[in-house]
Amino acid sequence: MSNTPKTHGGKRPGAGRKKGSGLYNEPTKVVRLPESQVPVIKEWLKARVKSPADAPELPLPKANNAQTLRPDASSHVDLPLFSHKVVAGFPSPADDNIEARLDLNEHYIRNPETTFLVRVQGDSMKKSGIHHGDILVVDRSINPVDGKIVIAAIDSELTVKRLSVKSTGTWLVPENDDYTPIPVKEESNLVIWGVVTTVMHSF
Amino acid sequence: MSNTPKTHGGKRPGAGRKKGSGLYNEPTKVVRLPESQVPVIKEWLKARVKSPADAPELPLPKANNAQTLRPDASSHVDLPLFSHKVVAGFPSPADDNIEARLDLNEHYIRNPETTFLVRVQGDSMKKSGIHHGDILVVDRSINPVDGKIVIAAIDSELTVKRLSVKSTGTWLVPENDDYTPIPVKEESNLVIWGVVTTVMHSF
DNA sequence: CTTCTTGATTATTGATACACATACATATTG
DNA sequence: CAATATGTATGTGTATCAATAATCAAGAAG
Repeated sequence: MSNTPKTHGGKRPGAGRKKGSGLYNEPTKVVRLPESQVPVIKEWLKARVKSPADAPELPLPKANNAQTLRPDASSHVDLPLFSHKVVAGFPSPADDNIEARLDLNEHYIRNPETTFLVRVQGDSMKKSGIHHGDILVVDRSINPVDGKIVIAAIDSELTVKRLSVKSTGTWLVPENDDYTPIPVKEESNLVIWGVVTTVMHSF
Repeated sequence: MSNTPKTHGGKRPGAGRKKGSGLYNEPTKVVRLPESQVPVIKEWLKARVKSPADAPELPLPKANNAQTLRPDASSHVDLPLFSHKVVAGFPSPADDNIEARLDLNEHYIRNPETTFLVRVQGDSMKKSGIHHGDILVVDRSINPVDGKIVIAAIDSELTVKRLSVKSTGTWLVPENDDYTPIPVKEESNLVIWGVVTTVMHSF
């Protein structure tokens, strides 16, 4: 039997700080860095610790062939453009290698007044890299000429297709061999909503 | 024979290594880092060695195939989501058929702290719909597991490839038949910058 | 006289040691 | 039985050390 010392606590298994309970949840190592980069790297590590890892899937609203959205240019996000020289590094907002900044809204929504978004339904434009669930940026101020990818409503059905305007007639051409081009007849009720400028595809 | 004490050289002022003749041309500091980030940071530092002023030639960073940007979520653009029922019309901000609104920045930049953008160079991922000039949204808080498309620096070269982690080994797999998968050997200096969440392609 | 060799000298660099801070488990106390 | 006290174990930042690399100029070699 052990005596009863006046000291509290004592040696026991399992005591002590748990492994991985540190700031980074992993073992650490001491390295030497150029002085000017120390704050940059510390800052980066701080940001890195914040969010663990998860990317929820986008909610996919139900609709027919497409769903539209429209910009309301009230937002602004500046994205610093880094030099290609930071080849093996990591981007940091405090980095010197920023060459330019990019705002998704500004970059892709040139004419907020005439631009809207469409969520793609179906894969009829698969070969153009437009897939189900993608979001298209559509500008209706661009002339829908031959060859452009357009959002068109034909006979009350909304689709995204490549516009083909030839002497032989006008067609809405899918880019997927499982689909056939849609002829635009005289009596067809065709409305071109606009020209697709960008496709945004999430993995 | 040669009784002369071979005292070549000798003590003299001004001798010795010059200051700033190190790898970084500046004083250094010792810091503690999470182990997993040590190679990342070392790689990064390698790429940021200063240009030779009067110093001998330094290893120049190789050309890369991507350019990076980083978000700075200061912007906000609400994009009204229209119902697919507005089939034959065009969307209007005042329209009743708005179902939801979408901001490009908010929608695609979930974690501004850990997200950056990369402008793609080359067509090695053509079959995944990633083309030269496209902009990728990259989140480094997402775990780079098997099958993810990642931005990786391997031996100081930046690439976008699909990550393949099998029992047989790790590969960086291009999605273009003109390219061959890159084996990641034990001695390879692989750094995963982050996981590609979205590709934005303009027509 | 010119060029090369070589030791002396000093900064760099990675590794290690150490002190302190933090987290945890449980005996002791009330 | 709950709250507290105390010892133990690990994390974190800084100091220190030894090996390496860079540089200079005195001698040696030609």
